[in-house]
Amino acid sequence: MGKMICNCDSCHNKLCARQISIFSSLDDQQLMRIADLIIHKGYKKGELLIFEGESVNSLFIINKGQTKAFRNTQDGREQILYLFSEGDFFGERSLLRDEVSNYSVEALEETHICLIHKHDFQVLLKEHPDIALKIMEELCRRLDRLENTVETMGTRTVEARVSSVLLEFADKYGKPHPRGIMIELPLSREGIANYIGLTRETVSRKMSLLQDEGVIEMNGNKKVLLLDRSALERAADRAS
Amino acid sequence: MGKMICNCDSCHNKLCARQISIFSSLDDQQLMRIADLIIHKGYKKGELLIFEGESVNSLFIINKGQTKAFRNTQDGREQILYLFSEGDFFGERSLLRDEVSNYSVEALEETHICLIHKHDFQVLLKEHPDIALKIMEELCRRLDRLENTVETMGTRTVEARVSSVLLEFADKYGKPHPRGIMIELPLSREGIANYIGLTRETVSRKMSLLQDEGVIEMNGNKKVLLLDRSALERAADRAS
DNA sequence: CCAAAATCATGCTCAACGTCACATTTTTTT
DNA sequence: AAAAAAATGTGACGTTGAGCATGATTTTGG
Repeated sequence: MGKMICNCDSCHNKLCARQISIFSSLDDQQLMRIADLIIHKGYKKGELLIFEGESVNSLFIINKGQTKAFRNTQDGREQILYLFSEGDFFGERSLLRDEVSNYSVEALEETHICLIHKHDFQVLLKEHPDIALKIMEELCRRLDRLENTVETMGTRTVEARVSSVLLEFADKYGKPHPRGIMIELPLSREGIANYIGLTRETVSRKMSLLQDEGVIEMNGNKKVLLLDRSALERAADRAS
Repeated sequence: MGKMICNCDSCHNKLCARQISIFSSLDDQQLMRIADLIIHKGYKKGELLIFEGESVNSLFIINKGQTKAFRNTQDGREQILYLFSEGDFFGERSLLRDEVSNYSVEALEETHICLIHKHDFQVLLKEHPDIALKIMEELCRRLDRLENTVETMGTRTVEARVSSVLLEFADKYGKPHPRGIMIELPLSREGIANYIGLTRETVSRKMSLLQDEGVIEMNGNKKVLLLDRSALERAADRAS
């Protein structure tokens, strides 16, 4: 894509860098300087932003849109590791250490990215040590989530895993609704399956089951209405 | 145990803090100052150093010994998340953010610990920004490992998971041996099972299988001689 | 708004892992 | 060194999730 046009009132004028938590300790003048370093780029749904095994030379910050980070196994299956949305960053690992990416990153929808070049980023890191602390916080959050994922995949029933992921989505993407919480799913059934290490069919079956139990209500393929959150929480705690 | 006596030539004199990678950017004088902040403590096999759900007020650095970090599920199962050995640290998360621990940490053998109090650690972090970078590096290594674990648990056959863990142990604990690599296992079969989300019996069976195939040779319960590393690598790559 | 393509639901079958039981071996304790 | 405790190996069996096939539904693109 390369030559996407971001209608960037939201960037230079409103200082998009401010929305990003890792820069939250900086004042407006400092943010302005950072804004000058930023390159904007757009990606269409399905485009790859980062290729597994290749080196990365910028920090990617999502201005708008969503991406998934995943790995491919030989037999064509994929394991999704992270879902990134507005305000999230990625690519940091290759900048801190000099290594190729562990995973590919793909746009799940039209996505606008702010890029900071490796060199600029490292200068920033030296000038503003607080940024390192913020990044550390975010890394810790990711560790938390992965630890949860490992526990879930290691000790919980399949129904519990599906329930967990629905709860995660409810918290992250859910919006209030007269009869519960309306969730706009960021992934297809197959995507969900690849996120929690199951097959498409199993996810379908377990979601149908939850619907039969009156816990959720499916609305087309991309929307789920969560009717009974506490029932879902109980289901998510069930050990195998 | 509390009143353990560390015969600490290895500490003040030889500057045990130097062995620890997060302090590697400091000079001897700075290390001396840190050494003064350190409190030594010993734990017997089976003792808990950190309790899941409780707050932690020190950084733990292993001087000698090994620990496992794990979570308990309601039904008494446990999921092991990390194995820590000499030079590794833990408890950092509760110091960076103000949260209770996500996991318990238990000594797998007699273990000697260097403790740095929360307050002292935060002062150090301010004085020496390089420490933050080192910690960040270590957090990234943990993310790498957890990402691998998630991929393995999500997409690989059970035999591949067992093979993976044996390879991990070979790299970390293996010693050269005339006929291959001798591995001193840090965990029992049940421990291994809890590390990769399987049952004791399944681990037993798969290891017996690997032995029948001539890939490994079991020597008592705690020793495994790896005879054919490349066969094990091939097995570890097998998708489900 | 319609047609084509993609996604999803669901029934059936099979292999595999978990569970339970028990014998055996290894390790620890006294 | 003997006894007790813990860990391990292994068989039988049931459950369940994966694989495959097919029809239905939803989404997409013109």
